Amino acid sequence: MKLDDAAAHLEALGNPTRLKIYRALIRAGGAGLAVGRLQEKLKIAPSTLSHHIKALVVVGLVTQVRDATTLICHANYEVMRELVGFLVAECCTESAEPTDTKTAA
Amino acid sequence: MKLDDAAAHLEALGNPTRLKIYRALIRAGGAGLAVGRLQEKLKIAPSTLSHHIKALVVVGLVTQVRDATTLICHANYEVMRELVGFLVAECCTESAEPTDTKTAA
DNA sequence: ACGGTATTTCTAGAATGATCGAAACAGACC
DNA sequence: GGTCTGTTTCGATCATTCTAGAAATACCGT
Repeated sequence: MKLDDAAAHLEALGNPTRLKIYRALIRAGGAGLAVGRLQEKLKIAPSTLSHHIKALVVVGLVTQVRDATTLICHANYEVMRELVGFLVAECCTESAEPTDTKTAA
Repeated sequence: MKLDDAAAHLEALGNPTRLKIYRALIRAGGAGLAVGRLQEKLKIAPSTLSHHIKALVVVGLVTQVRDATTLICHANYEVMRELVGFLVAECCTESAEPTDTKTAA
């Protein structure tokens, strides 16, 4: 994962509302959670919720599957794992000075 | 770590410039890195850099120690570990439905 | 096709953030 | 005290984000 991608993911999660959305989806497990259920749970305006979900979908942290009229949202574990992997590899270990060809800037 | 704190930390890291700053500090290891060195490395205006460093300091991801006229910045590993811990515990495991007294909202 | 539920898009306003130059401040050194 | 280097604050500008109401769209059941 590249730094800019990681930053984009972190930014997506760096909003309390979106982090709550994401956490709710994680807790929902493999079954996922419909947008409407999220709306009930989190008590935010549908348009606001849609806006935030979109932000999560764009960066790949959340995926959606249509089930009739309802849209089921799923947390994408793989992307989160990549993100955590990036943090651990590049931001938790002192010896993280890699091939410094053009990494600094 | 509470959700709002985690979101604040994620937001602080969710900016390419700040993530670069943080990563540079990690790579600098225990010795840390002076603001001026960061400025040379990242090639951004001093005022902008100061602005971003402050954001990282406020949430505790970075600490500063004065060495004469230069300010040495250090990455705070402990805070990062807590953040990663939060992500892994609350956002990576399906069975993360805790005492749901007032967690949803 | 109509009606109903689910969700998004549009639009807009307030708030916040990023950026940077100029000026101010902090501390060391002569 | 003056001066030099290092860093922050101030002030301004431009862009983005958050929020949500209203309208539009999507899809199902009849």
